Amino acid sequence: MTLGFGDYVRKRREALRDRDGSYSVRQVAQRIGVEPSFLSKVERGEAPPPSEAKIVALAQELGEDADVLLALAGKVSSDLQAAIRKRPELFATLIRELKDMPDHAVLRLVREVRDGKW
Amino acid sequence: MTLGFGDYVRKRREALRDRDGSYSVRQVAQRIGVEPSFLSKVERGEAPPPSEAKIVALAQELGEDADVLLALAGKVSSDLQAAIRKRPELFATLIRELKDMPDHAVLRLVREVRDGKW
DNA sequence: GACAATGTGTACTAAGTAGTACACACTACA
DNA sequence: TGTAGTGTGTACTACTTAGTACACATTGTC
Repeated sequence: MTLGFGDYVRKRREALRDRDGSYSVRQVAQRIGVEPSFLSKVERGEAPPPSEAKIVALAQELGEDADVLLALAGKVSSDLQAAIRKRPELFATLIRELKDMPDHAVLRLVREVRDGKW
Repeated sequence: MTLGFGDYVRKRREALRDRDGSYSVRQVAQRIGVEPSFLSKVERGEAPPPSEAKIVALAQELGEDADVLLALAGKVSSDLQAAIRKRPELFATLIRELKDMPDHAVLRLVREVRDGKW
């Protein structure tokens, strides 16, 4: 099974700390704006993942993709949600259509949209 | 400005009630599984919109699109969120790419995906 | 051996979510 | 004129979210 949010963060933070002592629980906590004890609990799964804003700051801090970290926390970025809410029928249909398709198919679509060749 | 969730529901329910007396606050509330006073407050914006499950039931009851009603309530269906969380990078990229494109462009894409001609 | 920094345990809290329970006043109608 | 149904006001509650504040024992270092 895949790592939970806490395990993932801890692993990543410890890897960085091995090269750079400033990645202690305390210092990272301070940089993202929470109490050290709270970050500690989050990493050990004793507290649920923090708010979206803190997760985004944490992703930045750890050099990770914010959407991936949010996903591990069971969340979806609020800007994506806002985009869906603006055109619910369109996006709901599209996402349900794509959700069972293989990665490569979705990826090809993303690229085609980006290259504007459709 | 657009109608809020409550106003929208009230308008729709009252339109139905004009043809069919069984669309009273009390009876609709009972069918979707909440107290009448709660539905009344929701319709008047005195209480925040109910949970996703109740909104879906309400959409069914009113013959409305559940995703649209959820959007008016500031929510996104949990099955869509789950699909995004499974492949966060892919879907985040796609949605951000599409969010500023005109409806007709997104619609064409939806149709192309459905028709499998890509 | 003092001092700093580390990770963690305990206790607490303010705000939001998602409602229930019941009483009240009004209208329709038989 | 009673009684059935309507919408709404008031009071309350259990659960979750998103943390803070502070004390504690351990480890490193000068």
